[in-house]
Amino acid sequence: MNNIFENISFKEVSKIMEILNAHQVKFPKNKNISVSVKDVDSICVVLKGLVNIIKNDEKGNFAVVEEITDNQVFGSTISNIANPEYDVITKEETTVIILDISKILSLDNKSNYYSQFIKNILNIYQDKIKKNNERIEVLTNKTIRDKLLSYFNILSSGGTIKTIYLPFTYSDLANYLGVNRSAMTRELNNLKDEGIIETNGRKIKLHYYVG
Amino acid sequence: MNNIFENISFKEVSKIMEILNAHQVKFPKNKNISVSVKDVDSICVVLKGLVNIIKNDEKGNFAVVEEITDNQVFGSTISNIANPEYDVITKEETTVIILDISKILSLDNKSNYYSQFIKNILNIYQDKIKKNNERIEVLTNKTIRDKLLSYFNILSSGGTIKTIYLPFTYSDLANYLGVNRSAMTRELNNLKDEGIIETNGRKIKLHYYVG
DNA sequence: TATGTATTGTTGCAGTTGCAACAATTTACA
DNA sequence: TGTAAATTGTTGCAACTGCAACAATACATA
Repeated sequence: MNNIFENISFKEVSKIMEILNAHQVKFPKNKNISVSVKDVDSICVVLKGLVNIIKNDEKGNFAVVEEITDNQVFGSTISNIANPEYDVITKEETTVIILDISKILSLDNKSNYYSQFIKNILNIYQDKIKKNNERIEVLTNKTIRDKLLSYFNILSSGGTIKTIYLPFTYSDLANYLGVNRSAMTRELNNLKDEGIIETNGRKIKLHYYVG
Repeated sequence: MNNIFENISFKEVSKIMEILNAHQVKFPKNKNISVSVKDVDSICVVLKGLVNIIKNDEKGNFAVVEEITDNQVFGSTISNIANPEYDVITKEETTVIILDISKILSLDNKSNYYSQFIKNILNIYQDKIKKNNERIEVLTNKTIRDKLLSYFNILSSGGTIKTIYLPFTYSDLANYLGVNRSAMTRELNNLKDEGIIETNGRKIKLHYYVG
């Protein structure tokens, strides 16, 4: 769902691509694609794959600021990636569409595909805003414990589901939460010892009532 | 800038309002407007004023998850506000436009105003994404000191400007950073003692080179 | 399947932070 | 203008967390 070309015919896709000065590029895994995507007016939509936006500091540490996967969006228009301390790295083989969103007014608004394309873009943007809001909510918690539980709540979509599956590694989870990995492991162990959760690899059972 | 009706005539605005089932409402200060804005498909654009989205927990604590001001957007489509543990509170007298974004496909895409309206909505969304990304970047820092410096960097828009003005109170800053207020004050004092910053009310001089 | 690579587990310690409680100051508005 | 409310300042203490360092597994791929 929320594919950028959802319900648009192949022929119309070509037309849109041309007008928005768009190109589709496939990058290999673990490639720094910063230079390819930092055009001022462009946005990039990941068709398939996984991209991380990394911020490096002067001490050599780094933080994963964004993780972008299928049908999600990134780009200079909405991120800081034009700044040299940021890197954009593929974590899998990744296909990206790069397009000049400022040209959207050049599309023929009398055509049939136009409304649908707009709708698709709006959906992608809304999805991005929602995911960002979720992450902000998680990050706003003051302790690692509360960050974890808040994140688990969101994963269990609010209350009924009692078993969740982490969508990424525990290392990545620590990055997502903005905490030290080993401190997070320690806190997960506390939660287990207190019988609040039960883990089996990336499967986590929640033994508490949420919401 | 980025006004939702930028470059659209009064007459056309009326038409858009009608088709998107939109209404403009003015709320007084400090009013809980949750019930007015939690319609499933609606988005709300703040024309003028200030709205906070608050998350309450079972212990009676709360966190400011979002702050929405002029020409910014919120709503069930992109936030968690339909959930009962959230409150939407005006912090000033606030005028909001509530519209059903899912009806956007019903607009006459052959009209003149259509492209412009789309452009305006996209700009508002992009701005929201950008601001969210900035906050996430700040929140990802592990220490209060790094959160503060990261935030100051963003406020100084990257390096040349050396004096910044906080756009809100220090209490609100602590909320924005997701840290304890008195711990933040302590860290600000450390930064002052070390000559890294100098403060005068909400005016802050940065005595270090950024970027 | 073997082997290098990535992830996870664990721990001590020092430094950081949340919390509570209260005083001082500023701001809002009746 | 006077008074209540909000914001800011300050501190001790307990708890939490980052960090470093290393061991143990799990995973990927030649």
